[in-house]
Amino acid sequence: MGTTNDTTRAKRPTIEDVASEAGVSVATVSRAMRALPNVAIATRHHVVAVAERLGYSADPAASRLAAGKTWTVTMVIPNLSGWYFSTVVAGAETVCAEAGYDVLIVGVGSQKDLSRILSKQYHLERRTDGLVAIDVVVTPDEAESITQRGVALASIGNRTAGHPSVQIDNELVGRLAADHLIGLGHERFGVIGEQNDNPLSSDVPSLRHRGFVDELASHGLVFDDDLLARGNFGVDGGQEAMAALLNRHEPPTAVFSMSDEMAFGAVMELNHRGLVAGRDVSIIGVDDHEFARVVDLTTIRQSVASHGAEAARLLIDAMQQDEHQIIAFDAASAVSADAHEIVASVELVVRGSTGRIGLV
Amino acid sequence: MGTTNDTTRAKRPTIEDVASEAGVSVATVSRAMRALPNVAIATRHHVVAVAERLGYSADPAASRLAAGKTWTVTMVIPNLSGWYFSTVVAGAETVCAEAGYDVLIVGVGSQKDLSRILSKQYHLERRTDGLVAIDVVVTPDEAESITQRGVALASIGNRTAGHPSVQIDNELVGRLAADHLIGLGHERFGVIGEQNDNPLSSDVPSLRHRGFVDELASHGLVFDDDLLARGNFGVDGGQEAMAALLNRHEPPTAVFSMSDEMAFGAVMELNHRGLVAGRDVSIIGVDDHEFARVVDLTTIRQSVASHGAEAARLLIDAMQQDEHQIIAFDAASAVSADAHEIVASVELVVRGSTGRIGLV
DNA sequence: CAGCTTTGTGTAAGCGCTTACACTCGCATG
DNA sequence: CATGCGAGTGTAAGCGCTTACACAAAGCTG
Repeated sequence: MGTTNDTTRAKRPTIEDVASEAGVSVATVSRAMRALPNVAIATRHHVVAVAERLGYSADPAASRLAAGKTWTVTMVIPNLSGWYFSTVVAGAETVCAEAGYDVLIVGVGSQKDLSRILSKQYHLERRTDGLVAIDVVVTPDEAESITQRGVALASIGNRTAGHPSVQIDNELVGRLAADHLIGLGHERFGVIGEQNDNPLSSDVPSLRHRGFVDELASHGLVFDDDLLARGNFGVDGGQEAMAALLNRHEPPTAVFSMSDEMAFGAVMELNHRGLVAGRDVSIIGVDDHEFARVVDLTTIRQSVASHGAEAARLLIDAMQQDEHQIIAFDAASAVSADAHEIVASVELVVRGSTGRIGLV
Repeated sequence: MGTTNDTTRAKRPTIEDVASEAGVSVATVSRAMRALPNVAIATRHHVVAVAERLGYSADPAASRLAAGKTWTVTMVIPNLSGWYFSTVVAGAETVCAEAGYDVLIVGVGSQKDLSRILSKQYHLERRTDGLVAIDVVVTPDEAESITQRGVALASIGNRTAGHPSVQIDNELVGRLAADHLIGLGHERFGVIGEQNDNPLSSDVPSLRHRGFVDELASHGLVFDDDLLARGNFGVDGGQEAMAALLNRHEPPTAVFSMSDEMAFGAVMELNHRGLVAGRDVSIIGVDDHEFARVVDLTTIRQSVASHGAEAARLLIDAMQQDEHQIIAFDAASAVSADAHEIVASVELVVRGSTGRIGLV
């Protein structure tokens, strides 16, 4: 029995409620709510007003099913708790939310995770309209499969051919670092880089390294390969790498750390040994991490949050273009060819962790 | 007029394809795929095998519409780029993903954002099965509205009456800090706390403060209210607050900073003035932030990532209970009364930023 | 062995939207 | 003034699932 049930969940108004209340058909409501053309302005105003009064808005699940568009963007993230990633995501989330997209996050700890996400089983195209891949390598095959399924893609930190991306000039980063240290009179350099055993990682480390070495070369200096130390990304890795460098016969007087986080570890190691960064050994990082100031770390700044925001913007543009494309059948011009690839600027920030050699 | 269109997106198999291929009805496929009872084991195996072969899985939009369950968890976050928040989210995301839930994030910079999310217009209940509120105050009214709409809620860092939550004993935090500093012989204390102008923020700061003061009192010591300095959360705020404290007639010899991030700023300020933390002034923070080690900061540790994971777990349990509840109509016992409220442990981590008074 | 459960399966009615197509005007066209 | 056309609206067929209900077959009961 129980025709009357107190604990019944409040019934939300449906499009039909609005239609009958407004005295129009559901089709008109649907059109009016989305501001489609071919609805008289007066009608639209009226429908919207009624909808507002009733507290109506379209059920996302229903419109997704009917229209195929999910109004969702998915961020693919190797390590959400890292400063870099969370900052990027924060930047992107704001833009997406403003544009009316929900933001889904999915952590990919390994290549396996990534392929699971991209697999057909996951129904990617039914879940999301676009993907933001943050510091993840998407193979051409994967990219092709993504496109094929009608999902847009934008990358941050890596480029994916034919898709929009935001990245920095990593060779330039290396060159800037080298230049700064050379200018301070250093001649014996160490490099702290990320271990290459991360299958998700790209060639960013090698690009930075190359830029660094090239710049040395152009100043007639040689990089001693023995002074390349690798560690896991993060403070620990940096610390260990620095320890390794300091244990060499002839330790470097200046060290280029490929990330601020690793540089922090390097500075720690210095301190543990009673050495002072900027006096005994110069250290330069990359990122301008939120805490670089705290540690007084010289670094190459990139504005991570805006990378996220820009990538989101590019992605949203791409998704809108996809929609138009369906209509504009004559837009034969290679659409993906004009994929925007933004190379964001970087900037040297000099602080106390680098200093002129022989200051002591 | 192409009957054959090469660029047609690959057609995904539907439940009907699987049904006919497997020689059963769609209902059976639906049941088999979800491992519902009342399906012969042999049938289930067969259907699953066929589905796998065809690369089929249920379209999320369609099942959401039909079943009402979204398999989505939404994380409500004031500031995603902060270490605390991103760490919590990372912990929760893992658990949610394992349980088969998509994770949506929504940033709430203000109370207004929050109410927009919770408003009926947003169709919360059609978007998500559960909410994880991270360091956000959810009013009883809001909580009621959430429940009413069939959405589960779990809080982190604050409790919401009648809903599961994970938090720490903030008074205990204050007492531990006081205890440690008292043990080192200090008698003149400063406190660095968060500004109270954040409408989203809770009474966490005042609890920590109270615990601190109480502990002093129980040792016969009085807290001088003049030595409470507030700043915005973060490094800057901590730095400014520390500056304010040091500019007093009689600066404190020991400072309790309510977060590590603020403590970092405090340490910076000390360094700028040529002072050394742990020698000239002792500083203790809260969190055991990833970089507390780098700065050699004494702190009260909380394991933030596991807070996220536990909250996710509680939320998922609650959501499953909700489902059963629909069936078990006789489960009249107050369900929300047994809402788990986890009080997670904290732990003093002694490092170099605190030291015995008069060491100099 | 009639009668009643159980167990396993199928049929079909939604879920709440979007959109192709049909239709009705009012108005410019020849 | 017949004709055509575009603007505005309505009708109804899906979108791809879930699930109430019906039903057949098989296993119990006394």
